[in-house]
Amino acid sequence: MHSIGELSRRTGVKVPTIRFYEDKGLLPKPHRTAGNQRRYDDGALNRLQFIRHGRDLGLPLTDIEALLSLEGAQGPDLDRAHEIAERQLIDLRQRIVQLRRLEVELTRISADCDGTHDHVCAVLHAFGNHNACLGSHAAKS
Amino acid sequence: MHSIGELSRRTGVKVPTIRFYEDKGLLPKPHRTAGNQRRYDDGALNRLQFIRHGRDLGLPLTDIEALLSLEGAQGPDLDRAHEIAERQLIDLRQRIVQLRRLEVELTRISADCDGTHDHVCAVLHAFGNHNACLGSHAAKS
DNA sequence: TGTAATTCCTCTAGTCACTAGAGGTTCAAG
DNA sequence: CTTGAACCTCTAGTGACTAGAGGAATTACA
Repeated sequence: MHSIGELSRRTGVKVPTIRFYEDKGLLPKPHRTAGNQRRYDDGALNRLQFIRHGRDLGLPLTDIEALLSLEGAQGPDLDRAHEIAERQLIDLRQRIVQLRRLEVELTRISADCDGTHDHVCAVLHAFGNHNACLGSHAAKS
Repeated sequence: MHSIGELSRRTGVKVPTIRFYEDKGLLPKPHRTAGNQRRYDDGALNRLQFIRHGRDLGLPLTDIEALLSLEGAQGPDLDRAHEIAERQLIDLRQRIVQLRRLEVELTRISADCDGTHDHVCAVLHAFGNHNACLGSHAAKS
């Protein structure tokens, strides 16, 4: 049986966050001591590790909840787990592409103004002038 | 003079978001018609474009506000603008590295389970087992 | 000029995933 | 048995919006 602090130390999830997950129903309500403190078994530890891992991978809590509900699932239900993982992967790749475009632009903006300060600063100018973008990010939902 | 809807169409910033920016002090309070509707001049349009651009680049509103306050700045004040751009660039690069690591792992997780469904699904398994991570993301603040 | 559709107004509350703080109780070590 | 760390509940705040209610103004067209 572990205290909430021990769970926190073992998983890297902060104490208030563990309570938050309990509130949200992602973690089952644990046993309590006579003095009303939470005591967790190893099952809870695993479950929390699962949540942590999913969060690290960028999954929203709703997806994690869905995956959690598939524990021990067989056959077609497993497809849902795949679907979540695949969807997440697609998202991730898009985010990377997007960020790399922005990196190019930020680099340009920053470099344009190194050295002399005589002219209007490129940073301020570039931010104001959307047309000057190299990678066009003008059309975004 | 432009209505709020026109501003929205021209910048791609949603109408409620424009009002939100006004509330936050990022956009000055515009003139109003006799019927209390907002009317913007081209200055506001430019300013909103600046904000939009900054947001697209991932800047938080506080940074954008700082940049906005540097409009027309000279000499050393410009360094602050650079500093913001550079800091943002560093952040951005870290995020990209992080995401690429996760991409590797998600790809692995997803691929491990394609085909047969006889075994315990790799997605569920992998999420539960942090130790199996290739790119270690165990230590995160 | 009338009317109908569209756009606009303010306001409150909700989203996501936490985080911070107040004010108080329980536990473990010495 | 005392002290200090860890725990408890609860409320409110964060960032950057988004949604919806309920109503007023504007615009287009007949």
